[in-house]
Amino acid sequence: MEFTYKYDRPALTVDIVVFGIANNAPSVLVVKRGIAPYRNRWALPGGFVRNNETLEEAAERELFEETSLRTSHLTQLKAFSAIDRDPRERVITVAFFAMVKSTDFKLSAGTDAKEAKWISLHQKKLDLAFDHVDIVEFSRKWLIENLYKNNIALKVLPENFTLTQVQQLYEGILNTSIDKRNFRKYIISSGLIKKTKIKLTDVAYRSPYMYALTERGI
Amino acid sequence: MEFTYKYDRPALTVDIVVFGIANNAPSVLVVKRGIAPYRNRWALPGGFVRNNETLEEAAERELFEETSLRTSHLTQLKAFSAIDRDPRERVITVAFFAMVKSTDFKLSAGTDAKEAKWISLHQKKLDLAFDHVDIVEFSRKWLIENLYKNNIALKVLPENFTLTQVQQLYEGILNTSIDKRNFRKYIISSGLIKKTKIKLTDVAYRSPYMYALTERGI
DNA sequence: TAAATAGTGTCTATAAGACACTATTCT
DNA sequence: AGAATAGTGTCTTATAGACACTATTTA
Repeated sequence: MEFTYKYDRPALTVDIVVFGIANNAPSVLVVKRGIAPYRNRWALPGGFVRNNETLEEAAERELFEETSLRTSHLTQLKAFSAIDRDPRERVITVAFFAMVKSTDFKLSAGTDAKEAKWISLHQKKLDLAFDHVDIVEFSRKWLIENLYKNNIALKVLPENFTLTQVQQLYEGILNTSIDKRNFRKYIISSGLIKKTKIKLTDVAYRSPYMYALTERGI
Repeated sequence: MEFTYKYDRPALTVDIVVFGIANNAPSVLVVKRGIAPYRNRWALPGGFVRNNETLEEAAERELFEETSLRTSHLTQLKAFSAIDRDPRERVITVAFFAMVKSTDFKLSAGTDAKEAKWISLHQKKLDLAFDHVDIVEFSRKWLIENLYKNNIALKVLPENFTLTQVQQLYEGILNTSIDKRNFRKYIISSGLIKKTKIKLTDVAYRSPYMYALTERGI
């Protein structure tokens, strides 16, 4: 299908900041670009929006095409529209934040996904294509600001988890240490997680109880 | 300039939810459409994004073209991308929130602006073109959620104002009544406004002191 | 029994909210 | 004097944060 427009129009893409736990640290997924511009450079997964899909659908599709990851937890962050952000032509992008569970990571399983890697959320001096460094930085700040407001980070946890895991997740995102007693009071009274009867075994110390998300926490 | 694209692409617009005080109530500005679709229906000011401007620049330009209003307080809210939101073709829009001071309202001054009117923020059963009812509703919720977080509403106040005016602004947005003593304690301790030596005179009651935004409040 | 982490309670400081009267200005 | 709004303080409750020891499991 070819269309002709009277005025030149910005093209529209989506880019996805995939947030997950990798190497025990909060991380963002980047893929190696196979085509110009920025060929062989690392970039956020993303691509052009098609005419028959919403932005959210485009984000889910691009994420799956480029990383084989599925998520149902997408949040629209912001549109980035600097005029020279793409060297080819005028491209405006809408950035999304996606949470994927650690247990869904199958990046190295022989799929048709591109080469991909996780980078730490707090890594300095990122080198990414386009304005993706700005997008990641915006996401990092957004996540920190919204961590306690909507407990969005809980969605990266596996089905069952210990309170220590949750605390380490929060500490990793905020890049601080948190008092154990205060944190447990807070997270339990939030109503977003509930104690199960399962204990984590085969550890060389007192077995901790495992928790799960409540209905409200999902 | 005519361009041909290999794939059909969504067009991109901006729409602006202009927020201000009209008839003593928090209100949103709508303009009457002069062309199809939705000719002669009320709609948010907005239009297509050009290739040589950012989204923010497009929003400022469209707002001025359609209402003669200038603002420097634009906030990007969200992109709306429902597939059938425009009957002509596929159009994705980025919604902005703009604050204008009551004293800048010059809608009826014989400009080349379109016919425009203010509608109350809380008006039910709005009848607007496209999905603009959804956009206004999203903005209303956003404003209520963020009112105390960033005190964004203060920017619609004139240069000097009384505490009662501020309280009425907050009450109008939240659609509730607020205790006078508690509100004054809060707003004064916020550091965003400061007392001036000016008193409002020519009122048939005790003259109130006027306040102004501090540097931080601007 | 040593090592490692799990699990638990109190006190303090701050913020938010309920609540009512006196002061001033003008007519 | 009456009408209308300005302006002011205390008490209560809830929330956030500082802070340290005992319990359990395994090697």
